[in-house]
Amino acid sequence: MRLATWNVNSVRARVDRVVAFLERSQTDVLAIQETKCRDEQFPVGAFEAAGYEVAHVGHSAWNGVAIASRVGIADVEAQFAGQPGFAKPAVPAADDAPAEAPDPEPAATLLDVPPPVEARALGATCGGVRVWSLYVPHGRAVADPHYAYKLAWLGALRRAAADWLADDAAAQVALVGDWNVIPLDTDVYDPAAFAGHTHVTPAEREAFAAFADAGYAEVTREHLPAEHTYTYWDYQQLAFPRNKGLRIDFAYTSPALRERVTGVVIDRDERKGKGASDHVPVIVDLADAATPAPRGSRA
DNA sequence: ATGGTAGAGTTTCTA
Repeated sequence: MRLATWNVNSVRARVDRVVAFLERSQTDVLAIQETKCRDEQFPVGAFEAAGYEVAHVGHSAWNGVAIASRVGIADVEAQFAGQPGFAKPAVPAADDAPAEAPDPEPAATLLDVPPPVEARALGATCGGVRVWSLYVPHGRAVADPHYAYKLAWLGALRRAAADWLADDAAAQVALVGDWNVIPLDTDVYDPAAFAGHTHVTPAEREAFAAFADAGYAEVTREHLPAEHTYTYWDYQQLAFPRNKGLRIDFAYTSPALRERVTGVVIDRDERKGKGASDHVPVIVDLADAATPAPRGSRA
């Protein structure tokens, strides 16, 4: 089975390119990020015409994650257990009197309404694999509330992922997508350019590495360990021709699924030409699920 | 020359 992940940066702007990729690469299951559309806007017809079923969650022109599969799609979940929402911080009026003590009992409505969960995670079982299409929050800036949200989001995902393994140590789970973390200095064209920015802080790198502590293996680096192997190039300043990229798209797998990985391909050619996404597909090839060997058949 | 790209709810936001 061929499993891939791709931040497409608008599925409507790139539907022809995405379907062409599916057919050319013979991908069975594609996790898609940044669809940038609501559910009713998703161009599902083009996928169905190519033989793929689609599950999607999208609330607006931002975020949006999907899974397209030609090996079945079942038990769809539009968020993981404990997935945090993002609450816009209250903006005090410019003439707020600082002398006044804060209200010890804020309006009940503010406490009763949980922050909205964004369309950043979609789970579905495809061909026997529990696939999660993930679009980790960007963080924007270290001092921005979105940065704390990013760390909380990664922590919550790790706890959920650990629970899945605790429930079933043999589970076939793939956590794939745009992680918005640069795990190593060799995953960025120039570490100095990111000093003081998000994606490279110790807290983000620890939050990313914690998935390994939870029992998952990041298989794209296992199979493609070369330094400066990028999956994203900014649209600006000729970043792609100058190969000023980032490695931020990854695939963590459970132990049972890791055993099935036979290879990984980063489809760098998809960054070329007019109408490319700023990310390229990351492809994980899986051997057929092992069948129990007859007793005593092998050492 | 303080920009530069792309997509979307385009009189501005997000990345």
